[in-house]
Amino acid sequence: MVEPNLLHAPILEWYADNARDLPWRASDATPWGVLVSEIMLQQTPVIRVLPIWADWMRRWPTPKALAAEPPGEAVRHWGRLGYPRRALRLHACAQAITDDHGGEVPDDHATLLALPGIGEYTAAAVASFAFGGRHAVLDTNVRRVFARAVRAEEYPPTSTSAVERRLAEALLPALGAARWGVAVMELGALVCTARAPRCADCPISGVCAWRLAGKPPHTGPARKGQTYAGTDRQCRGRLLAVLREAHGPVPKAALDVVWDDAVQRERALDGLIADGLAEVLPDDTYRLPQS
DNA sequence: TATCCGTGGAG
DNA sequence: TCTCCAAGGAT
Repeated sequence: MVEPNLLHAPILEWYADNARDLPWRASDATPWGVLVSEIMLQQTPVIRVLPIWADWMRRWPTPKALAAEPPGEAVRHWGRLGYPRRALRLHACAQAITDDHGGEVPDDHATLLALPGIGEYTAAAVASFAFGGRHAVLDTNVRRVFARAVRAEEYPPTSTSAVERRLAEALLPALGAARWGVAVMELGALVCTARAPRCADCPISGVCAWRLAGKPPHTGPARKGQTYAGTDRQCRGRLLAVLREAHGPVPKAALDVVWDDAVQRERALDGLIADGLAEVLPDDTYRLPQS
């Protein structure tokens, strides 16, 4: 295995010179701001999160402020970030923080993990980045960097394995784990990218196992591509966009016009309602959830 | 564990 | 154009 010290110094120095100036990394960022950013960044590029996050934090600077609003307002201001269930869960998360934690974002990993919308990665990220805790932060970037640098694989496994977790924990420095975590993430996001890694700019190219092995391409089953056109997801997106942009309840006809296939449309609408992303009123009009 | 859950930019 | 995939989570 690679000596941790061969990785630590070069990556930390690289980060010092190349870190992006992101608002949730600013010295005045609150734990709530960090938490909001982490939820928004799930499966979503930084560039698209930036404006939504700024608006969100201006509107709801604290968990309590968000918890005081109907969940539909969270969904509305989520805009076109994607995966709007995250907005619902972030709202539920704000309510739980308000009701069960005195309005303060918990600093403890296990407590964070129990909150809606927060899984293993996000709990580690918030505990680490907002509170300086020592946790292995295993996102897609970190997993890819370690897969390449240490295991000589182009891509990490489909799902996070115990082997990866042990490796990440073994590489955790005694001090400054939070900075280390964000530095590796940043390296994966900017240099050790999925598609066309910029090895010429990489601070650990000299010790990277994958590069030293001649950058062998990924072997094994092709990773599942996500089709989108014509799916229920696309249909749900269309329907929800109508509700988001409306100021009050909309008649069903307003939903019918955005998707031709009636069977699929009904299924998608039922799904939105079941997920709590939409409500039906007795007069058969539809709106974002008020409760 | 495999599948579902949005959206849009890059190559 | 079309494919890939981006700071995952819940079931």
